[in-house]
Amino acid sequence: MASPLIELERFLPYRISVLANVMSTAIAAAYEERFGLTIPEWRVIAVLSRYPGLSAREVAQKSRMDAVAVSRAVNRLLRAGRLRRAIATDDRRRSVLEVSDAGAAVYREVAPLALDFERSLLESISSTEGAQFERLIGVLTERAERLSVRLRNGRSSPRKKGRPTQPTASSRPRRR
Amino acid sequence: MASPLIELERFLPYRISVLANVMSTAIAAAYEERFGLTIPEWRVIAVLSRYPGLSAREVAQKSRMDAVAVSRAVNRLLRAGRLRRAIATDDRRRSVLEVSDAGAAVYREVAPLALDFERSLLESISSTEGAQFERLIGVLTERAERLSVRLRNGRSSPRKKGRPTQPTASSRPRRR
DNA sequence: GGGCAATCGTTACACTCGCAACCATTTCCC
DNA sequence: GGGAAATGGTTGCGAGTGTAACGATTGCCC
Repeated sequence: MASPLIELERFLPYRISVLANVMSTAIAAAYEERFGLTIPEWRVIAVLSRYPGLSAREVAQKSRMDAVAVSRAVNRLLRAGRLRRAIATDDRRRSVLEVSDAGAAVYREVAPLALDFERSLLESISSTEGAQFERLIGVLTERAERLSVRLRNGRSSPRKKGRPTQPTASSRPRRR
Repeated sequence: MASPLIELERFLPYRISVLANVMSTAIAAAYEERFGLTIPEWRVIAVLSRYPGLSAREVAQKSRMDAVAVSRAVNRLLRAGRLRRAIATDDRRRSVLEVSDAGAAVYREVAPLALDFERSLLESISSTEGAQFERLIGVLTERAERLSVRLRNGRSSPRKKGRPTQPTASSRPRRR
């Protein structure tokens, strides 16, 4: 049987990854240089500007970030005086986060840049296409998530034995 | 003036980045575990299967990878016996790369998985939408690339002085 | 022909990232 | 009430990544 050839340049996941990379690099350039913000930091600020008072975990969920990434971003922002952190009185494990004035100032400068960028991007296509595109992103993301689980567990063939759903990462051979 | 609020969940670059992340994680799961392949290694194999004899630099261009990433991936693949490397006789700086039999075997196993994944993804939308989607990716990528350059140089206002195009990264404050 | 700039590839370094392990606190349940 | 399990958050660690610096080779040009 002839082995199918992948044309990387046409392979959908590859193209998406290139697009994502170009986009985030472009935007990051706009705030990284001027404010010393990393992408996770920027995401945290964006989420907390919109939803003040969230806990770290809630920020992680809203931004789809890893809890660790959030923790580190929050700590850097705190050190930089761009965030305030309190402890929830009803549950002293939870933190209550808010942007400080300095953080709000950063947001006021960066947000328009980001939105401008998005607007400029969308100018290259019609608004119908834009809506269509966003819809498809949603559909594909959802689909990819479902497939992801299936792939991790060993594709179409159901697991032969009752192995729990996750290969427990520790069993995965760590590289070199 | 009211500062515009970004709804991260709707922000296009963010959504693309999520999609890209979900996709590559899903596919990586399919070969990472079984073959100990990293994403860069897989890309190198894919490109060289399609275009045998390229140099490292050419692989980097075709796959949009960093030259360093290619160098490292190539070296790991060489150590694993999945690649052959010769030196171009006409230019002894250039390498001439080819997948070995072992590399080809990996490719024959992984490529169908990757293509299956792509197919499954596309099954969630109509073929018209798929074509549309791919076209839009192309348009947006190109656009983002152009905007990227503009952003790096300081937005709409043309540089006041004849500063060279790149802010020489070294001037960028290294974190901590 | 000889020096200088450009190019290919690698290495050093500083940083990021995510998982697992961990501590503190809270909830569950007997 | 008191231990076990769950949850929020942080830290340690192994590994990945990009930038800059580097050695080797080649091309340019006087």
